[in-house]
Amino acid sequence: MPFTSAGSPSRSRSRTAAGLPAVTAERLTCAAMQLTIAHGLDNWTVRQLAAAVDAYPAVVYHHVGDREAVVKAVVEQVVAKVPLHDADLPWREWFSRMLTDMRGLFRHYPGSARRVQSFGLSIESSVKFIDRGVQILQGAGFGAESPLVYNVLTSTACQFITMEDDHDADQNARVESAAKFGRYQERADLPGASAMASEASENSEDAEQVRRYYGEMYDYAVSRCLDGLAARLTVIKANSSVG
Amino acid sequence: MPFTSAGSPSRSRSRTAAGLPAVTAERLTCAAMQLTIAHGLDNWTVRQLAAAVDAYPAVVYHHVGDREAVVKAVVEQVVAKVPLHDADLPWREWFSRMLTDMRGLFRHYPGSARRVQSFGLSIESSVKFIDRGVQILQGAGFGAESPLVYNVLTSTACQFITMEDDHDADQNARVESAAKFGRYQERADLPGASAMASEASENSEDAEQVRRYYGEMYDYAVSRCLDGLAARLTVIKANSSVG
DNA sequence: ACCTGAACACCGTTCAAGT
DNA sequence: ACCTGAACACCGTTCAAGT
Repeated sequence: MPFTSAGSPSRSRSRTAAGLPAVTAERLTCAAMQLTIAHGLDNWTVRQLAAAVDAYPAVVYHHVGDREAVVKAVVEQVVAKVPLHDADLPWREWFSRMLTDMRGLFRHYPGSARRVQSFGLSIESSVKFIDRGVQILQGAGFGAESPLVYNVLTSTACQFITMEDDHDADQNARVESAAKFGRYQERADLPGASAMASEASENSEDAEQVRRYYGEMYDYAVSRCLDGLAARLTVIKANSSVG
Repeated sequence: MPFTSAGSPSRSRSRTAAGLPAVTAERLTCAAMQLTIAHGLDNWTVRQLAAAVDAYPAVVYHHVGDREAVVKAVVEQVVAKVPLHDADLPWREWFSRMLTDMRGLFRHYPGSARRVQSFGLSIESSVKFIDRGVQILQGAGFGAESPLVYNVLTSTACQFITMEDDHDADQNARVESAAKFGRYQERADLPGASAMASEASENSEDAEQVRRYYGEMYDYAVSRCLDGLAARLTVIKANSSVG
């Protein structure tokens, strides 16, 4: 039962009588975003969300819909926070900036990167990014491959962000796993596994180190993806000048 | 209560008296793999698994452990099925083959790609791939970057497979989403979004088309990643010959 | 229209008791 | 050691009833 946390322990059955603000979709979405920052998009319950606005679970369904609808509303708001950069930046620079911004934001709302990827086109706030991004790629010479290139870039980014989210979701499992794999460091008969184990153990010493390693990995992956696309672009241009 | 599906509706309290084979960890893991093929790793319950071997839920805990332990056992088996290619293949060819094999296999056990990525080093069956893969990258000249390169390649592959898994998890949502976004096709004021919408609508006509599109996207993403790494390799080699 | 309060049909997990 | 049968503490969701 709600209303117990308030200073005046009202026993009234109505919110207004208890001096509580009316529940709205906006207030619920906002509370859901706070819960997401604290626990991640997959780790709060409808009951927690209701309690956060001093209401019963059923009011969530009345104002927003089922859990999935709330999640979608949160993702919509998170994507809307990403800055839209200048259309006349070079394609590489434009995407490099967007993907860096995405990491900063999505990491603040754990689980959102995964949803952005799986909801895909149905997120209204992402239309402006799709539109400008695809236009920039077309302008750069990617032609008919532009939508595909856009998808590959954003998907790659979202995956590595999701990896980080998953990481700190069960940190206990990680520590144990790193310790277990750590024994491969001394296996001279498995030099490849040994090299991997050393890298893993070096980069799991403390939380700060782990964070830095994931950041490096993100930048490396995004850079290689951009390099590969740049190489592809020269092939496309060579073909079109021939044909 | 189990034992009701058998031909002889035994009311005995013991499995042996009912003529049922003893429950073992192997039988449970095997049943879990079948359930995973049918419903995906996240869409079966411990109770379903128990029922599949005509047992009570508690016996799962007795023989394997909690749900997560069963999932880990399944992933271990799935990874073990991936063929390990020849160590003297060129690095690009070796990874290209492995990642193609991974897609074929992991897609057959929906949800496994996501776990492979998040379990990371703690999967014993993947040690042999890590060892050989890292050695091949070292041999190719990637030096100290080899473990990172291995991670970037396998992570990229697992992500795109996870994307496909997520896709057919809620196909209804996809069809609706594609239809909704389809309206952007006629938006001449948003040429980039329009191009993306056309691509999406073309490739969501039927299940076969969708499957093919995801396959193309996978190959494209993996190829660009490999291209980007090849470009990086020439930079590393140039630096080392200078230093 | 908005909220209450309880219920429904699940879940993963635990545990004393049986054999 | 292995299995039974029931229970515990949750979940998301629904719904008649109140105001």
